[in-house]
Amino acid sequence: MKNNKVSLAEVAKAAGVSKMTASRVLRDEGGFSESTRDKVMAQVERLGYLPNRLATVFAGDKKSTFVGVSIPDLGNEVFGMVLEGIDRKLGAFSHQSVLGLTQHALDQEESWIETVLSWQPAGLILTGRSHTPKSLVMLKGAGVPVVEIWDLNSSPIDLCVGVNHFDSGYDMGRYLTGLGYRKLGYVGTSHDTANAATARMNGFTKAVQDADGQVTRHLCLHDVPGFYPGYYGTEQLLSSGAEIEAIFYQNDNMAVGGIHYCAARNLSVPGDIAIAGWGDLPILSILPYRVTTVHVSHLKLGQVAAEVLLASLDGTPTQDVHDIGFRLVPGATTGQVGRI
Amino acid sequence: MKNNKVSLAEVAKAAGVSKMTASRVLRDEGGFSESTRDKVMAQVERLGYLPNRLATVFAGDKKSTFVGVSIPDLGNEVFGMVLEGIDRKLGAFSHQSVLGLTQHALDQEESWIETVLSWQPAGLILTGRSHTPKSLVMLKGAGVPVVEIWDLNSSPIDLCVGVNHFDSGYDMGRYLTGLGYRKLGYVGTSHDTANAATARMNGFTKAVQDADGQVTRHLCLHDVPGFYPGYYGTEQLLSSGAEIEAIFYQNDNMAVGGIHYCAARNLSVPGDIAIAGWGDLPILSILPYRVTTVHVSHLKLGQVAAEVLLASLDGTPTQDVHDIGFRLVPGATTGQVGRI
DNA sequence: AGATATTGAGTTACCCGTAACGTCCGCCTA
DNA sequence: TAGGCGGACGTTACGGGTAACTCAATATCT
Repeated sequence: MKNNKVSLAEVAKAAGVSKMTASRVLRDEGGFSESTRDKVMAQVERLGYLPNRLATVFAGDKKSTFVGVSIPDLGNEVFGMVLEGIDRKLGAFSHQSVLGLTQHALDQEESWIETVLSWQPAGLILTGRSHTPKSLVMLKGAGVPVVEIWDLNSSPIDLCVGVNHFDSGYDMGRYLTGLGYRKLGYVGTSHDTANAATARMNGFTKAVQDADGQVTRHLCLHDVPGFYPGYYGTEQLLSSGAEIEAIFYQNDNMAVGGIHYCAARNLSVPGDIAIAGWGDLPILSILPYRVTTVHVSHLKLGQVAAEVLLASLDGTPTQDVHDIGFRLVPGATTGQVGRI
Repeated sequence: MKNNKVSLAEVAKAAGVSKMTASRVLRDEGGFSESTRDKVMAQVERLGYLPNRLATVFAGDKKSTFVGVSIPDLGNEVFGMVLEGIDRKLGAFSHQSVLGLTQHALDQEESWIETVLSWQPAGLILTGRSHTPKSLVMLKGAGVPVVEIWDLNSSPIDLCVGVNHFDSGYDMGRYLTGLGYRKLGYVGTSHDTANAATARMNGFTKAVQDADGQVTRHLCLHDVPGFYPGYYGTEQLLSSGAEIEAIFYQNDNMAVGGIHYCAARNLSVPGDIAIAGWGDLPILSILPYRVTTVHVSHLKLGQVAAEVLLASLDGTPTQDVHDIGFRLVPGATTGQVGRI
């Protein structure tokens, strides 16, 4: 457990050359003979030398190949897929993700930002568009690219890759009202991703109001947007007395919960209640029919975020804001009103 | 984008003290007066000084606070929860996860290990017990604690935190045969987590054979263990001609796929086919009844892995192998044979 | 042959903190 | 008043690499 790390100096001495020459060989910088290379490489092999990249960053006053990635949580596949997209892309370009789980708390994000910046990262990828004032100061002074993901943000700190959540909600509202529904429900949580989910809800509400319909909302307090909240959220919404023809859920997990509630109560979908989700999550594949939802490629979102960051590091100019887009997927869980 | 980083020397100069004094103040090491502290802190504030931890590691010939964490994938919640457990615990002790997605490939793990070691991590957490020979050499020579997770490994490289997958499969086999089933099926994938899932299957098979029963296996080739493979894997197993009374699945996602297949074919569960899964995954909460499964706390597994690593860094002696344990959860999807 | 490139390798300084040690000065004690 | 002592701060020397420069030996050209 001793620090028996082999240093470049030791390799050089063993090979009978100077540190600098060994350094040149290892970086394949040129300016050395074949025989020197062989001598050095032989010692590298023999001693099991592993370079110390901290020293390299330090020496060159360079950036590291770390990228700080803040993610709210990994409790469902959503941000797992985003992170997978990020890390796969970064890995392909020899960069590493340094993770920060913020648990949806801005002050946790702040202290994580401070720590991660002290390691001289090459860049940062942050989920969400809200940050504490101190975070903003640090981020702006850091001198490294910052990509804000998930929410589309027309005036990002630096760069932004995301989805227009408001529009996706609006489109769903227009779709459902287009099918004839006017008495709509919305079931979500008051939990998190708050900005994005709230934007969807607002977009949805706007579209429905534009079509002279109305939306009854039910937010499950302090809960993660999973199956169970979807189940009992539906129960509570329907037993609130409001007349509801169709429900838009915060995400597909909740929508599946709603579908199961309807099945348990012998409510036909979409005959009695039409159901729409969001995200096109893997869960939907358990059902033998398509659920109306909004498709978003979480993996791609992560990949593009990493690409944009790498491009910025590379000096390649790119647009500041990247809209990943979404696609409304009509399914069997919503139908024409009056035709079952 | 220039390197306008403020150094300790600049802070010190601005405050009219030496670097060393400023350093002492910042580390609250003592040996300075109140007025000196105030002068220094005022400049820290004014200049927005952020320490450079690279230099700190470097100066003290210390370890960093990075912990390399290799994870096969984040496509489902399983490893997402494990990673969440790890990162939350590490974060609470001021350490950071440097992620490595291996995509179940040992050579990817190898090159990631090489890279991450070059950053002088405090330790490593690796999923799985198989590593390439070169990986083993590097890990043993690294001089940092290494925790292998997921599979229980009686002779780990250094430390191990996991579940006894064989035993959990064996227990399920004994449970099902105890209920009277003798014609068993197993549905899994040939994909990954291979070691662990295979161990479960082997344990299951052993228990069934010990009870004079038999197991018909069906492995879906090259597929992730999700709902859909569970669905069609069940179809293929049942249409293979083998008589099957009960099926044990690689995990709950696949088991839910199997349940949906049975529902689609009007097969009663457990009347016609009993079903058992593994993992006690969130998906199960969509069903209004309990599914027979094996409960494993993925979050806890991650937390314990991080704790063990931190304890090792701390010099606190711990046992080398930690068994997280599992708990067979009887549910409504398996019943007494002959009684529906 | 002498002048000028080219190649191969060594020297020095530096990156930014910190450990270890050194210095100065005021205060207390005998 | 000399001597001892400790608090407050400064100086120096790293640590593992790299940029920039220097220098010697060989190759090339006129």
